[in-house]
Amino acid sequence: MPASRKTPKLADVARLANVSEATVSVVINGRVGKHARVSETTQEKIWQAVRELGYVANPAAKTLAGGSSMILAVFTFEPIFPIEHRNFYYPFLIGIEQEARQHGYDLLLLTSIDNTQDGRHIYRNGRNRLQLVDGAILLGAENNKQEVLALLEDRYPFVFVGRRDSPNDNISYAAADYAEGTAEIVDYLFQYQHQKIAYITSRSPKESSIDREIGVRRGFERNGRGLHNLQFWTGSADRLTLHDLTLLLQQGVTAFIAEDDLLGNQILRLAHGAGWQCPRDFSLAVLGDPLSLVEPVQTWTAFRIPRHAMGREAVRLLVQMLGELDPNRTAPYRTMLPCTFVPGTTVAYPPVADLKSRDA
Amino acid sequence: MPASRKTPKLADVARLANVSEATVSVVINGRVGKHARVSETTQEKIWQAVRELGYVANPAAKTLAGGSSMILAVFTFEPIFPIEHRNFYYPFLIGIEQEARQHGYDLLLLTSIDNTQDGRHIYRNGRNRLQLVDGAILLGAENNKQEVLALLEDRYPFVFVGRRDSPNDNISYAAADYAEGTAEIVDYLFQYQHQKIAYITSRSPKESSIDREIGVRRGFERNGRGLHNLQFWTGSADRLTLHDLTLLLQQGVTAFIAEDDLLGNQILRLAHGAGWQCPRDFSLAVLGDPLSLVEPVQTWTAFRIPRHAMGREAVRLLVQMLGELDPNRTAPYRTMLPCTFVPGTTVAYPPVADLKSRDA
DNA sequence: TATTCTTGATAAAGGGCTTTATCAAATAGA
DNA sequence: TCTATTTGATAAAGCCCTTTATCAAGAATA
Repeated sequence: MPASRKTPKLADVARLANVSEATVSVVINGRVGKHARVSETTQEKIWQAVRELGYVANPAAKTLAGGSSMILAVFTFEPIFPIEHRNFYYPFLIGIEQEARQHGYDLLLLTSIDNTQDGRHIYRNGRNRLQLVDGAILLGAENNKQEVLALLEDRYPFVFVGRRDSPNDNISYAAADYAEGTAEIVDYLFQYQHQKIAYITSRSPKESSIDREIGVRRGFERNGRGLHNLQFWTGSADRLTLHDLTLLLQQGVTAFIAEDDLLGNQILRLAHGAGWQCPRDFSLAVLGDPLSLVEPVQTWTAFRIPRHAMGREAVRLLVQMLGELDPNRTAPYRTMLPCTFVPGTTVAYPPVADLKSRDA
Repeated sequence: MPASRKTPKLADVARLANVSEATVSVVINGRVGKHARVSETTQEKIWQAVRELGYVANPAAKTLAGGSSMILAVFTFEPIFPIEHRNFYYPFLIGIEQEARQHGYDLLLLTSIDNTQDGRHIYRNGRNRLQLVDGAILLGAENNKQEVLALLEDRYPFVFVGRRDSPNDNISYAAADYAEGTAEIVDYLFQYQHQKIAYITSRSPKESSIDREIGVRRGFERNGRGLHNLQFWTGSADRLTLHDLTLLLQQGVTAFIAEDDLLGNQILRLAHGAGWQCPRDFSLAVLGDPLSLVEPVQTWTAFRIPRHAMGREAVRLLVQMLGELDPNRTAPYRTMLPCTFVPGTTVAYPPVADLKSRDA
């Protein structure tokens, strides 16, 4: 920052106030009584000088010297940074931004896009992009386990948005309770007299997928239904065929649970092609908010992911972590937020034929 | 960043490669031949060491020592940071983000929200938030002239999104040509046989408002119409009454040009209350994209602001500025982007009665 | 062979801040 | 009155990197 009239520095304040730089630093950072003792009089003199010069600390220097930069990084492993309408990750960001601002933090947006060949993400162009900030919020599904573990080992302060497993189970996160949200969907289907249910899932190794499957099973268990009433179909949306659906229906399935809206939409599309209507001919529930940008035709019976709250909570946890006195604490910071059930219009009682056949 | 295995630093690389820190710095930053000469052999040795240690430069130190941080700040004077659906400023951000990433820059989001009482914005909590970054993109209408001038004087590199006046006319910007966009709207209204037109404007001192008025006048001039055919109504949307509109219509006005959609919507609301229909009873055009979050009932006859392109262009200009060799250049960096005319559905030929009265 | 360029590399001086260890003076305790 | 403690403040080292000025050695020129 080339300046005509040079920006005042700590030394200038010290000179004007007739004290040492150390004292100024202590006072300005509210470390009086911790690093050193400073009389009221001196403190007032210093603030006076600060005001007079319009002194502003250089954040780079602060950071370098081990102070805080009052900046949090938001790191997303998604290929496209969610600054995009209707993007699934967008509401998280809003929450993150709001909470960060409330705590006086600015946000450094980092994306994992990387045109170097080394495949590292957090590190880019030979520069650790996190060294500049006080801590990081990690967001997105495609996480690079290796890098995250490296951060953990470095005791770098970060919080995930969404549950994340790790060998020592020591990752901090603000997560949504997908399992319970899912179980409630199952409850609902049972209330609507569905007996046989098919779970259409990608069965990816991601935590979000694992939790949903846990929820499905939990739903069956707590309603006292045997797992023989639960059919699985595993694969990605483009692999799902009408034949698959027909087969499931023939086995007595009257309701589908789709892991996400991509699968849900595919079910709907196939069914529509065959002249079936939802929820007249079959019921359908979706586990969570839409990932796709397609405006849904019907309102899914689904649960809402508290994305906004998750973003806020993640920042809250991070700030708490940064303010924590004990540098030896190993316990992760965590919050589990509930999902909200949405009745929607895609679930109804099974077709009479099915009810009859059940009674028979 | 407390680390178990300390992050390697420049000195470590130097030691491993058996050269001085200075040499490493020169090589890593591609300053060979500029600051010093280094043989191919040595360079290779250094890169080897860098790879082996996984060295990553500390951005804070780089910044402090006068290097570049590869971070751009996005500063908005708006009270709410545009991370929000359907926000007027949102598309700008998308463009900014895309272009920044293309150039390898990360983004620091700064907002003008300020809970200290001193009323300063770029400076907050006794910390100049811009000292950390290489340059800044300024966005938003409520700019603080004083601060911007201070930046200019400091020769701090920044680019505005949108045209900005300054005493020496030396502010860099990527702007949209509102004047021409507006003039085209006027052309269009004349094509539709409107004779008397009312311009409903806030007449704020903002550049965007000034340019639109210039455009209105230009439209009249280049169509050879006298300004006595141009009526003005000045004020904010909540001050506009049905009486005002009636008066204008009585004076022979058949088309309104609203400076923004807030005014446009108010016109529509009032008219609707009186049983008038648009464009049957009167025509209406709006100068630019909607500021409000209200979904419009009709598609305005309007022009589109190339918000996305403006964002990108602003970053392009900033990057260019940063790469500029000549530190003494005083000429601002500027681009003027065209707006796109949108026919919409709110303009038609004037009511027959009016055409007749004109002929009479 | 003596002199001038080049080439290749370095020492050292910052850049602006934080923090630890240290100290003098003032106060309290005996 | 003399020592022990508390109070108020500082010197100096360090954070990690960039850049300028300087230099030794080898190559080219005379």
